[in-house]
Amino acid sequence: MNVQSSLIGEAAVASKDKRTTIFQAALELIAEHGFHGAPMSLVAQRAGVSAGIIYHYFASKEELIHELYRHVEADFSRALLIGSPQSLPLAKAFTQVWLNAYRFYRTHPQAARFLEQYKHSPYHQVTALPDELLTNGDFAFIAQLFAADPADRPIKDFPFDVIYELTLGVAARVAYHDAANQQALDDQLLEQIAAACWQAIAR
Amino acid sequence: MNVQSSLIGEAAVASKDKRTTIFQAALELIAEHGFHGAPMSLVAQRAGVSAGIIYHYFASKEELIHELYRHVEADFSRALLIGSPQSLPLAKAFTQVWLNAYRFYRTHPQAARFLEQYKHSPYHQVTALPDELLTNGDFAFIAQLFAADPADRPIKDFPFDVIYELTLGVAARVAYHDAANQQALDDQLLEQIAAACWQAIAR
Amino acid sequence: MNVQSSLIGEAAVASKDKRTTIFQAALELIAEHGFHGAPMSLVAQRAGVSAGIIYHYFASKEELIHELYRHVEADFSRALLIGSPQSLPLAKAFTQVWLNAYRFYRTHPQAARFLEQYKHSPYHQVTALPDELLTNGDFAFIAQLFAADPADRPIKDFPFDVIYELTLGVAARVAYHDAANQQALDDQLLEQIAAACWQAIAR
Amino acid sequence: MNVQSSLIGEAAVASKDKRTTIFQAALELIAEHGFHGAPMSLVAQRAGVSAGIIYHYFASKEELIHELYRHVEADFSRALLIGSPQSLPLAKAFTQVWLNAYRFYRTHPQAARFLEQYKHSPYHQVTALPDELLTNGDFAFIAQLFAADPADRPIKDFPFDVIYELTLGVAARVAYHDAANQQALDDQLLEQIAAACWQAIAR
DNA sequence: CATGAATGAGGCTTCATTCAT
DNA sequence: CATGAATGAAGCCTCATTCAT
Repeated sequence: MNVQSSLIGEAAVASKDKRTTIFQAALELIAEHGFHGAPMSLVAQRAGVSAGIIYHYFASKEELIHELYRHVEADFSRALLIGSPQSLPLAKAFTQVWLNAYRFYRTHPQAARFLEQYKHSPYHQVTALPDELLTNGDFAFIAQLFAADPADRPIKDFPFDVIYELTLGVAARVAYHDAANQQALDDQLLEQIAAACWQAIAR
Repeated sequence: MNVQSSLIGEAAVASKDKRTTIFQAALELIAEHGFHGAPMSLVAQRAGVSAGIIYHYFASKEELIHELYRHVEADFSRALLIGSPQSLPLAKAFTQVWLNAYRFYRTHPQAARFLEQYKHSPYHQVTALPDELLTNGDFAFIAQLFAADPADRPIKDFPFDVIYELTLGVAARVAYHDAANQQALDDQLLEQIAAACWQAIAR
Repeated sequence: MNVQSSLIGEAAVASKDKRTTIFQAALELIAEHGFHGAPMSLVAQRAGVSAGIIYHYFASKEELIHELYRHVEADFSRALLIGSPQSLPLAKAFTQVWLNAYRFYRTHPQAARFLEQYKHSPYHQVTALPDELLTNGDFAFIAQLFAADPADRPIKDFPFDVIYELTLGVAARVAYHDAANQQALDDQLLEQIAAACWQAIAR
Repeated sequence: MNVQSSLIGEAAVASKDKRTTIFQAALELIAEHGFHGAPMSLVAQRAGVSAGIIYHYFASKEELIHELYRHVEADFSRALLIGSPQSLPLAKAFTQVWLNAYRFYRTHPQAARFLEQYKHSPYHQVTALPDELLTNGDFAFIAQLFAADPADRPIKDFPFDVIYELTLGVAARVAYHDAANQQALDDQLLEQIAAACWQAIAR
């Protein structure tokens, strides 16, 4: 799995793709000061480019934000696959993915803040992206949980949203709080929480 | 329990407290269009007052938003006590509170959208209010769950944040999605989800 | 000479004339923060009255300022007559009036600041009051200096404005600076400066 | 001596530095209508620029005013050196500088009104610039008057402020009045007044 | 591709003044 | 006389976006 192209957690290098540099600057500013506190001029300044050039890469501020969201979401999705859960037995795969989710949010607090901010803002209404976890081929091992006849699933017959909130949603939110409070839970506790989530959805 | 004084879900009556009218207008606009899409002039217009008078009641837009948050949070806290869970056995109390949380978010989508937006915005960093559930006397029946020696608790020894996200957090988020998708889960399913949450935290 | 009605240098007493209380509040605020920094609401607050009542006494803020000017100017004029210079020989009278001017400005810095601010502001253009020193009967001893045939005057044949600036103007301005710098010149030096002014205009 | 770069008294030329154009517009409006009567929108309009661009050159209205003051003060200082008083004998130099001061104020009434308005406003308190006449190298011929042992000075041992008010202060104020009254004193009278000032300070 | 000065609509806030109580 | 809530025009400033260079 390739994470080279990810902007997150890597210092913005001048020689790098200018789009990426702009993404990074926008991410930082929005995460820290909100959409309102991230004027295009500041984004440009922090990215080390002129204000005008941003409009060469993005049609508008709104577009920049939407694309940044897709970019960060893709990073997140990719991070979920760390450790190749596709090839693990179900229970282990679950724990692996859950920990991946937690760790991504915990070690990328700016991405986490941005994602949550975006999802709860009016920006989100507009686009309504299809759910990555159910459409991306890499997540077939997850999608098939829901494809089977409800009676045969290893998990409860809850709507997808509910399953999500009981599992990765919890991982993300706990990590979000931990990042905000600058604390980190130890691995043992994390695995216990992951197990609790599994208990919640396991049939 | 008296919820008469709550602004949420009640039509703004002209004769009512002007502060409340302004709160209502701000809530609607922010829920629907975000902080940025709720200029003070529009808030005033929708509240049926002049722009200037808002500053008689609130020092600034920021202050208005902070106070609105406290106001809505108080509504939420009050709603959690519907059905007097304080006087129920633990398991029943849990379900009652969980359903209260779900229903508040589900039937007050504007409050829900506002709360989530606020909590994930830079506004939230500033104030860091003490947690209502652990400080308000009405919630003593919850707080005592955490006061006991971890080994004696009926719930797992997880940090408060984790317990919260596994329970009321899930209720709120599921309701949030349901409201967004204009769908409602039936009571039987809701109780199953509440039970799943209880499974997750029960020792 | 009666200085009882002067607002300057006396604490604003509640029982006193409300007009005077308002004058005092306006004087303080304008002296310290300028016209722009003295909103009517603040004037009212400092005077301990309601904002509305000011309009019972003054038609507008502009009117209040103009009347305050006349009020303070009258105080200044009255102060010039301390020590009854009318009944002194010319040279002594000159020194006395000069010192009176200096002392008024030096001991009433708020009045001084207000007067200078007013005189150099656009407010001043509007009214163009007749010069107190040439029309008020008490200053006949000064006016007659200019009434005589130029050749017979004890002072040079300069326009009134020039004479004023060479004498009381200097006193006022030096006092203004001294007040700003929180310094005071000793009496001996003051008399030397007064003498220098006299030298400048004496024939 | 070069006064080409001075903005005062020259028509604002479109091609000129935009800062200068803005200065000119602000000077006119403030001189005529006061700080309060010179809204940024009007300044922009008169300067023929958009309102926003002013903030590209000046951080705020306050900053614009402070910088305008420094600008006009510099013009004034430069004007004092017309006729190279540095190279004249003391008495002649005095008259020359005195006349320069008078003429600057008399022929630049807007600059004069602005300077006096600024000096007597709360704006002035903030900055307290060092005195140009004592620090600028071009005025060494003046500064040295005060450097010598008081007993050896050709002028009386008065504080600098006092000397200033007895001389250039008088020139400025007389010119200020003359401009307001739209009158001009003839050269002979001006020299007599300058001489009177010299008499006042000469030992 | 790149710059950054320039635009101008629009946002937040203030404040002189009015008026119902 | 007195209050102070209410109005709304107007002021300062920001910022997404454009465009000449």
